[in-house]
Amino acid sequence: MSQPDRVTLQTRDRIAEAVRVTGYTLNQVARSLRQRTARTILVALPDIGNTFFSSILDAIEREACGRGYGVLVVNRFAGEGAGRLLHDYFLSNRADGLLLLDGSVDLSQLLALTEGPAPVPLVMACETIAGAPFHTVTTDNAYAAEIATRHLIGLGHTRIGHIRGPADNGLTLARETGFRNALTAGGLTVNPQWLFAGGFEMERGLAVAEQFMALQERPSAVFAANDETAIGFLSGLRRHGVDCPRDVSVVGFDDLAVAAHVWPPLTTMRQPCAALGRLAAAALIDLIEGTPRGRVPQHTVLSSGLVVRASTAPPEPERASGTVQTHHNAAVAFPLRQNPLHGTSLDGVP
Amino acid sequence: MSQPDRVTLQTRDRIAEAVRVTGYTLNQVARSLRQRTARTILVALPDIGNTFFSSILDAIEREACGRGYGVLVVNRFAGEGAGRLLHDYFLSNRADGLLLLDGSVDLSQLLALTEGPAPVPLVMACETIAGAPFHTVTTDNAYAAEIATRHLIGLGHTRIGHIRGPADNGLTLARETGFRNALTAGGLTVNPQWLFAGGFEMERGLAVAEQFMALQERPSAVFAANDETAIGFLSGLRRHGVDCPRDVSVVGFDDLAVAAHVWPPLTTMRQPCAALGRLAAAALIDLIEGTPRGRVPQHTVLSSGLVVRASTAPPEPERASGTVQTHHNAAVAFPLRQNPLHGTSLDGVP
DNA sequence: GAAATCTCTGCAATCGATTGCATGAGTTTC
DNA sequence: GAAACTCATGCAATCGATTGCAGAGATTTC
Repeated sequence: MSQPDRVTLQTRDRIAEAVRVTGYTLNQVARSLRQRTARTILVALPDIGNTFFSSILDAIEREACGRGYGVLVVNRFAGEGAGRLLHDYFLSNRADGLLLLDGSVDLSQLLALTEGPAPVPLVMACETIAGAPFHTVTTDNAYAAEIATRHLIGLGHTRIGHIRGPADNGLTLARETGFRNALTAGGLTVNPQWLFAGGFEMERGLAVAEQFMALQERPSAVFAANDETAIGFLSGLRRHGVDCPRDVSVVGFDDLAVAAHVWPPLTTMRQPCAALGRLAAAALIDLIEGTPRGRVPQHTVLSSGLVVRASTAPPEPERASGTVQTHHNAAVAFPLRQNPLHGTSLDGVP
Repeated sequence: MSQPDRVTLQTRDRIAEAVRVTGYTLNQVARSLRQRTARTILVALPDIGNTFFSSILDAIEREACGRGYGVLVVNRFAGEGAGRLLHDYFLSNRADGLLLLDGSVDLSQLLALTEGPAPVPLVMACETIAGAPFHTVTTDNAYAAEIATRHLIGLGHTRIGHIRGPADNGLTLARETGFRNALTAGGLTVNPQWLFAGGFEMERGLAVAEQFMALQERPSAVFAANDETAIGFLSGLRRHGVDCPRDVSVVGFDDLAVAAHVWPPLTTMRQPCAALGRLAAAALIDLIEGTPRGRVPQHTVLSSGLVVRASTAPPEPERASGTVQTHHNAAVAFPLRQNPLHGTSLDGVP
C-alpha cells in the first residue's frame, strides 16, 4: 500500500479491486504509531484574529497542505500554558514539528524541546528570540523601520514620533532601533515624550491619539510600529479634528489589505506575508524530513518595501496661513523597493 | 494513567515517581489508535485571511482548547479537492468531527460522510446548505439584512441599492432576501440597476464604486453584503469625490474591528463572531462526545445588531443648495438591538 | 542441469496505550 | 471461622499499518 512500485502490476490491481469492494481506508493513526510521524505541523500564533497573522497562516496552510501535511493551530500561545501545550503535542507524537510565530515564549522550554534526546524540529517565523539557536524566517524589521522613518525625514520632517509595539515583543525593539538609527543618521534626536507606549491593536492607537492631543509640543510625523495602531491613531486624531497628512504624517508597518482603504490611504512598509508563511512552512517541513544542514540554524530574511500613499506629506510650514496645501489625493503606490543590505529579495524568493 | 481514581493513592504516587524518573510521556497516537478518537476537530474555512473568519476561528480554537481538543485547519475548502481532504482526515481517524464554515461544498460528499456506517459528527456554522440535515449555528442573516435596510428607509431614503455577496454563496441569497423584504415592506421597489454583482473582498467594493459612478441615476443609499465590500466601496467613492454620507449612505455587514476606524465610521450589522465560534465548537464537541439528541439536527440562530455610526444619514434634499448638512461627526454607537423574531438572543448565550 | 541471483509474497513482531477478565488480597457479615 | 464481597492489580489481547525476514518461484549464468 505504501510502496506500490515494489509490487507486481497484477497484484496491485487485485489490491485496488479489494479496496473498492471492501471500502478499505487507511488508518492514519495506526500508520503514525508505527512510523512515528504524524504528517502534521503545529503552528503557534500570538493572535489569529490579527489580519497580519491570519494571512501568514493562510500561506503556511497552503504550503503544508501541498506537501501533504496537516496544520494544527494553537492561538494565544505564550504564557504559563505554553509548556503544557508543547508537552501535549510533541511528547505525544501528535505533530512532527513546531512553527512558532510568537517570540514571547520562555526560551528554556523551547530549548528543552529542541535539545532533548528526541529533538523537535522548530522554526521561528516573524518574531524571534535573540540569540536562540533556532532556524528563523523573518523580515528585515530594523532596516524597514529605518526606511519608513527616512521617508518622513526625506519629506522634511524634523519632529518625528514613534508608536511602539508591545513592550514584551521582539519586533518592538527592532523597529524602534531602526527608527532611532534613521533619526541619528538624519542628525535628529529622539524626544522621549514622542515615544508612545504601544501595542499592536487599534485600541492602542486610539489611546495614543489621546496622549498625542495632550502634548504641549507635538511631532509633525509619526512612525507607528504596525498598521493597526496607525489606523487607530488616525481614527483618534480625526475625532479631534487633526488632519492627516496636513497636521501630521503617519507611516504604518505591515500593509494590511485595509491600509489602502482607510482615510487617508496609509503609507506603510509592506511585509511579504505570503512569502514569509510559505518559506517558514517549507523550512520546517524540510527539517522534519531530514534535509541535510538541519543542525546549523538557517536564517532567512525577507525584504519589506515602502508603499507610499496619502498619509505622508511634507510638513506644514511653521507659520503658514491662507492657502492650505492639500495632499489628500496624492495616493501613489510605489512598487516595492529592493533592500540593498540583505541578499534575499522578495522577488528572488522561489 | 487514564483513570487515576480507580487506583490507590499509594500506587498513584509510585507511578508519579516512575513517570518523573523515566521521563515517561503518554503517546497520544497510541491512545488514539486504541480509543478510536483523536481529540481533534477539523475546521474547514473558505478564507482564513478574511478577518471575519479568523475571528470566528479564534473563538473556535479557544473553546476547543478549553475542552481538550486540538484544531486542525483547512483553508479554501470547497472545490474538487474537498472530497479527498474529507477522506484524508475522517476515513483516517485523524479528526473526530468536522466544523464546516463553507456552504459551497458538494452536498452529496457531506451526506456520504454523515450517513455512512461510521457517521462523522458535522456542524455547519456561518454558512449552511439549504435543506441539508446538519446541525447549524448561524446568525439571522435575512432578518439582519432587513433591519439594516429598514435603517436606511427610516432615515428617509427611497432610492436604495445593494451590493451582493458572491454568487455561489448561501449568505448572498439570505441577505438579498432581507433587503428585498425591507423595500417591499416600505412600499419601495428594487431597481435592478442598483443590484451590484458582489463578492466579499474589498477589491469588489472598489469595482462596484466604478459601476456606481457610471450610473445615470444613482441610489442615495447602499446596503453592502459585508464590511469588506462596503469599505472598498467607500474607498472607491472617495476617489471620485463622492462624499459619504452626504451624497450616499452606506451600511455594511459584520462589524469588523476596522469598521469603526475607516472614514466615515461604518454603520453595520454586528455579527456575534465570538459567540458563533464558541457555540459551533461546543455543539460539535457535544456531538462527538455523544450527548443525546445528536440525531435530530439542532439549529442555533444568533442575533445580529445594528451599530449606527457615521456612514448613514438622511438623504440630501433633492434640490438643496447653500447650507450643507454635515453628519460626519455623528459617530454614535448604539447598543446591540434585540432581535424579536428569534428565541436565541446574543445576551442569552451561555 | 546446478548454482547463483533476483523478485515477489507471506508471516510474525512491532509501535504503545487501552480494556476486559481473572486473580489475590483485604474487608465485612453471619 | 467461613462465606460473601469489594477492591486493586496483573495479564494478555487488541487497535491497524508497517517492517524485516524467510522462503517460494522465476530468471540468469556458468
